[in-house]
Amino acid sequence: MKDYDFSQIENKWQKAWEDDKTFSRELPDRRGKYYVLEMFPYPSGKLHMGHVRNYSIGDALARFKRMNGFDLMYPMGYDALGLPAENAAIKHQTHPREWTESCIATMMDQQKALGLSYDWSRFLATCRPDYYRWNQWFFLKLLEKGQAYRREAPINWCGDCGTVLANEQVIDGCCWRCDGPVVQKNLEQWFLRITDYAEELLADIDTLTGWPESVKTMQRNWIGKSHGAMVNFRDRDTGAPIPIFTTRPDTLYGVRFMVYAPEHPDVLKMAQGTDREQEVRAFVDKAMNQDKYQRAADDKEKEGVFLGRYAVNPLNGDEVPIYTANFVLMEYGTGIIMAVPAHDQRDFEFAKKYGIGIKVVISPPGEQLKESDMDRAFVERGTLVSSGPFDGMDNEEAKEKIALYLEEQGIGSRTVQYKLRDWLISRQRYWGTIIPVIYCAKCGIVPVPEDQLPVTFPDDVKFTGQGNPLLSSESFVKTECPSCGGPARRETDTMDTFIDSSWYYFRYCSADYDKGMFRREDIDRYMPVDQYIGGIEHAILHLLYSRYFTKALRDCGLTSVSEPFTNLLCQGMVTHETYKDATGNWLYPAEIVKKDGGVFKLDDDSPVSVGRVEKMSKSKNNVVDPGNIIGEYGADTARMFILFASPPEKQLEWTDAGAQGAHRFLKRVWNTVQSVAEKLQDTNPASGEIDGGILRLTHKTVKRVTADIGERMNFNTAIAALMEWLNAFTAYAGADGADPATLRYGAETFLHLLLPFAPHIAEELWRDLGHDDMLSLRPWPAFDPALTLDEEIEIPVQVNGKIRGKLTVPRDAPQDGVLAQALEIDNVRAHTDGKTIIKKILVPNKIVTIVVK
RNA sequence: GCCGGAGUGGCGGAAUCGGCAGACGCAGGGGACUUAAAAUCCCCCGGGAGGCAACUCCUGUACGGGUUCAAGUCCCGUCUCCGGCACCA
Repeated sequence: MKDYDFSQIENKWQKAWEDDKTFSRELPDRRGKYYVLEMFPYPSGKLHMGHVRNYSIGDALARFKRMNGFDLMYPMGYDALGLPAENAAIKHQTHPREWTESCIATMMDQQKALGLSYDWSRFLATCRPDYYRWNQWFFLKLLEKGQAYRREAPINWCGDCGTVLANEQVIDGCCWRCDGPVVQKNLEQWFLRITDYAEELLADIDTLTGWPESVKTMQRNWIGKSHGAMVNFRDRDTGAPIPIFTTRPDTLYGVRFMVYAPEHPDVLKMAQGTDREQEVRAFVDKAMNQDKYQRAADDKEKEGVFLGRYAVNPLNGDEVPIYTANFVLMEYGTGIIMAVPAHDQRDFEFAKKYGIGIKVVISPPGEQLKESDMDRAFVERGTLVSSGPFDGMDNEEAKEKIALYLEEQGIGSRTVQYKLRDWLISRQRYWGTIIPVIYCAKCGIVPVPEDQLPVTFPDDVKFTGQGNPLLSSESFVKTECPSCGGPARRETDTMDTFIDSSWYYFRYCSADYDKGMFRREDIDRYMPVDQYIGGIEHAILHLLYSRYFTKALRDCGLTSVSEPFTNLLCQGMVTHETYKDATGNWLYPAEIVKKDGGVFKLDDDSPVSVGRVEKMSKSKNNVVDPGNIIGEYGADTARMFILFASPPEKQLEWTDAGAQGAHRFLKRVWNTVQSVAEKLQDTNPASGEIDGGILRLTHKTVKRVTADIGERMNFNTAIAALMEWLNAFTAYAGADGADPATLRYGAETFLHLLLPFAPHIAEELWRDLGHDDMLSLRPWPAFDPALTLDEEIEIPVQVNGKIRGKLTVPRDAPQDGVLAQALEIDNVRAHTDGKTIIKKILVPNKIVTIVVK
């Protein structure tokens, strides 16, 4: 018998699929489309286990759908613009393009070594002009529609690097790269008006029935809709309007002070000329220089200063002092709040600290709350007091009533606020899509004419790590105004790379098209994505931006799709035990050995301490390299283990023993099918009736595997079913008198079911059974429901809820007979004799229950 | 604090609609083959009690209650863990 030479087999079939164009061919007789998509990777040059898990899940589903006759879309590409390439350029003095392209090449090789059935003819890389050209084109469309705009906004600025930083790139108020101070700065930046879509993005979450609850909740929280009222307070002395947003109009009679965000442009103006001016200026300066993250820290003490001015409450004429304080955010609402210390914990703390009075306007029903007794704000439901005409009203009702009254009086209006901000897309970086506009002293902001797209990367730039490299290219920056022909300057900001990933799944549908972003008919054919698979870390960013882009594309008349991803699967992390040697150094799994119930270092046998199971990460060295695993066990084993060990959305702990278990299974498959192939050589063609036991087991297995992949995406139970089948079949095949027709039927059906998980070995064994077509393109086996049911059924018999015996009866046997038989069982008798039977229950083909007293 | 998810053998997990808890695999134990080892194959494997034994009984799905002939599954309450958000007025 041949050995299971996985390495030779896997190379052979990967090449065969490529030569045959097995997965990029148009297939006949399809029954509808299915689009499987994995989140495209950033080409770092090295595949990790998280990728392998992602692709193993997607490929198993894709192969299943292909065999089930679907017009399958299953593409792969690269999210190839971004900072790492630029940092590599600075470090190694290479061009980001070279670094990225070489990473793409190695990454693709590693993906091909996994035997994934992508249609590589749809390949895309976002760093290539044929892709980012359409980013630019669409940006201009958005600009035309007012969806893209430029405004001044506060951002994180690192003076040493001369660039903006994302919030997550600011660590303890310092730049993550140069450790220099980061300051808040107002800069002109490009934004996309995603807030225009806040309501639709929120409402449509309800239509995403195929998404995990957790992701939908995170998106809802992020959009952060709240109902409330705008109320117009006034400055007592100048009469200037002081608009505020509140969700608690029911507490309006309890307002004791007002607070402005320190960044609010009116703060300094208001303090001007009062005796507070110096104090206010000092406070604002301090607040402005503080890192936003620090200022919002949990344990941060509330601090503020009185502006020396007063506001008038439009509802009851109360005059209250105006403060500025660190806990009020400029970005939310109007940047000004009304403060009700009796009924808001933050306001309560602030009032206590600065000796401001408290006024109760809501009391628990039937009680009178006293200010002097309060040690915290009262925020529960209650009844209004000291609120003029609204006294005695339930506070929930008063929210609506008071808001209506404000509208009647023209001093406020009911309104809705969102936490969602417009999307800041400007980046002072090189390796991103260049924003296609030109600045002309005479004409202002002028879009680059469509026929001049794409605006490509200039190559005469220096990567110094200081500032935006694009600024160093004079040939790029200096240009002519497309409108008046005069001297002009190109935009040097590039787009956030999340733009690239917000529409790539549309592009796959028309990857070769050069007249537009995509062809309408291709989108109509394949969109939306039926199953999207990726990590939970994109729950907000990528998935929200993509939903926004999809709606924006629709509103530009380019598609009729409203939601991009029908079903979303968020795979769990890949984890591994951690190891430390005696001196506390992290060890790689490859550096240790487990023996005699202990764990030791491979090179010197010194003891190793085993730490927690944690997400695979370079910092703890607990990483297993997919390349090594494929070398040692093969891609089929790696895929098999990953899918078997855990359901896809749960955490997966990589264990070497588990991988060996998966490998053992494949070897058993190999040995069993090879022995069948040998037997069939002598006795072919097989004829005659198929063994009833194997026939029923096989139909049952087809049914289970079909549902486990197609309906539940529980690959682990599908594989368990295959293992059970193999255990039974191996026993049958090894016994005397195994029938050739049964052997052929069983082995051939099984290989179809195995293929989505372990495609190489399945193809090879299919060949060895004497076939010369591609198993990958064969139809999925059907099952006969009648044959998935056993003829005889074992039924447990309970007395008072405890099992006292079992009964083997034909399926659908008459109920009376079954009950009579059940009562005859010795052990059942032992528990019923001398007692009164008060109830007999028979669930057909399931269980018999007798209740006695 | 708020929101979401989860707690089942030594371990990963299964039980899909309220109907035999622990499928399948890993680890462990025993046996076969072998000069020996590896590989492979077979058997056992939640806890406790009784029996020579086939077997029988009790107990068990985080904890406390409840509904039901029957609960891992449904309801009420509690605890723990994981993830997200968090001064959003």
